[in-house]
Amino acid sequence: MKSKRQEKILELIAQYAIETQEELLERLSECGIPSMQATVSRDIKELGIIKTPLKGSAYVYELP
Amino acid sequence: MKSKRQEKILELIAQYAIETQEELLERLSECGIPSMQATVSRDIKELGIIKTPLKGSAYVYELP
DNA sequence: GGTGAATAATAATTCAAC
DNA sequence: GTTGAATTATTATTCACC
Repeated sequence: MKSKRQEKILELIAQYAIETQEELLERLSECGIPSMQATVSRDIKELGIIKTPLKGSAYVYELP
Repeated sequence: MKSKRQEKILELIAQYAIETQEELLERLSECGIPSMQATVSRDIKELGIIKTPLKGSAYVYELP
């Protein structure tokens, strides 16, 4: 179910420093919401989630 | 030169709806600042530039 | 309209060189 | 420290299907 998954995605990126969609997939799976990379990519686009470069280190997904 | 290129990158993303790093490379080249994709990727990270999903349509690079 | 599987497109990193 | 060339990793899209 889309809305439930997207809700959880927002929770997860708020809670953890998620660096890739693969990592997000793992978290979702742990929450009992298995999904595919393509789906998560679409969700990210729909939710307006961005991948922000952190100073010097890595990238994290977050809301603007 | 790095600082000049990064300055121009900020100008370009403010002025145009740039959707990919390739597109940014073309713009830079037109401005007399030829560069490589790897370099632009590093600049984007350093400058904290993000790729924002626009509602329904494409993605654009911009400052947070 | 929503999804999975596969693919294409895009972007980040590595490595060598300067 | 900076860059180009190449590679790898990551992400967006396409296509078939439901």
